Amino acid sequence: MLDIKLIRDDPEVVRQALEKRGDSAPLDEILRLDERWRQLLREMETLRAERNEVSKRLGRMADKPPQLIADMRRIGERISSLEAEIGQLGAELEDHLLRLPNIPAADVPVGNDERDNIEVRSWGQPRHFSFTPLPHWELGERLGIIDFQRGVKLSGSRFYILRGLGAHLQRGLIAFMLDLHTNEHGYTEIYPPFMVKRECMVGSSNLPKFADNLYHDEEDDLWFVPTAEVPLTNLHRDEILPPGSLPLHYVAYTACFRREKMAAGKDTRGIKRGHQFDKVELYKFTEPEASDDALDRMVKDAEDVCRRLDIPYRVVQLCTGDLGFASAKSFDIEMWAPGCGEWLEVSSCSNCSDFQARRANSRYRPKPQAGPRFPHTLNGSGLALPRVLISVLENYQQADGSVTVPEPLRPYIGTETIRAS
RNA sequence: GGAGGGGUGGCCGAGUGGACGAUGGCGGCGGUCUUGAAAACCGUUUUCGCCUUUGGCGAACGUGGGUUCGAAUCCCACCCCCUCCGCCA
Repeated sequence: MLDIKLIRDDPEVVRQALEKRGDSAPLDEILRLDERWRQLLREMETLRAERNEVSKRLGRMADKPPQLIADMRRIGERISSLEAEIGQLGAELEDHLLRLPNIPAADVPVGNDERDNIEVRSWGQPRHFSFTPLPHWELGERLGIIDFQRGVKLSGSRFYILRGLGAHLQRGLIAFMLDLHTNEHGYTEIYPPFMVKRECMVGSSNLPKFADNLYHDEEDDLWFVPTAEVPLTNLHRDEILPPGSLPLHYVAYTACFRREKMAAGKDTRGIKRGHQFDKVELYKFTEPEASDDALDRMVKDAEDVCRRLDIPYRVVQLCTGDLGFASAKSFDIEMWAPGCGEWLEVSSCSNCSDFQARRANSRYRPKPQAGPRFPHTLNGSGLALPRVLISVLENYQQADGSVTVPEPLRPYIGTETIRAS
């Protein structure tokens, strides 16, 4: 959420930010609502002050003048009706504010869509194959480790089943990444709920605007997390972190649930885009001044996974038009998948500045006695599982149809080779 | 899910209609004393919003409604925690 004071004082900044994103919002309507809201608030508070003053006097009087009480009753009625109107305006205003995206950082390249993103670096050489590398859906079926048909039988399209060493490989990858980030990169592991309350979704900014991509339990109003970013953003909601708390570095494994109802038929082949997938997520709370460096560090932590697995990748900076709703600045990491011939997005690392912290009302105290401030929050995949699984299978496939297990995963899998069973 | 008890400031804990943003204690911060520290003593210590901003006013005692000139205090609903019972990985 943006600071209403910024919109009041400098609406032009917000207007330009929206334009750079290729987005729009009813800023004039917001300003009008805000003006009216404040006007009524002033009126109501004046009346309340009067009532408080008179009530105090009445309390001290032995004989309470009926005329005064009658006057106060009328003021009370006026206050009630103002309260109702202010509440209504406030709710409208808040709804608008919650639908306003974050302002892109000054150094984000301006552009319309993913075609304007900028590759900032790449690592590794695509492997040369003496045969035609297979896409993972063929590899997976031949090896008996991915079962598409039964996945669909159980849950419908965009669901699959991992079997035997396929399931084991995914589990090993999760453990490998968690160990790497906790032992070597200084993150604290969190195991959060996979279902959260509505206000958590508002805090992370999935609600109110993106409800149609979420699974929702009607009976208890619980929402299935589309990413661990949601519970992690809300870990310190309504808290004021004491001096010296920052930075906080968290890593969490969760399953992720997304409706993906747009683009039915797109990316349906294989396991690239499902309704349920696993992900290891990195998350940071930092002081505002430190968030830029923290983002670079986070991208490197995610890259480290690719390097250790020895899979070629590239890092892409998102242009203003391709930035996520909450993000001020983002980098994607894409792994090369030679079987399907694609760069697969395995991570998206974002600096959300104080956007989510304000929504979740997470604050910190810079020094003892100092007033509270909003920290910056950052999130990034470290990494998203099904796509890393794809890359491992496709990059490590052999001429005989087997797949070699990458060196660092062997302790987790207990075997060097995956063969058809 | 059933029965009973309870939710007050960073923590403990008073307060059952009016001077209570809230006694007291602990913790924190500042000071006096001391070579230094401890003890003792003194002071200070929530957050948000609005405004004509060295200041003024409003709001918040789990949450939301209600009664009242006036609610931490009375009424209603809901949520959460504790104890016992039931169920269960």
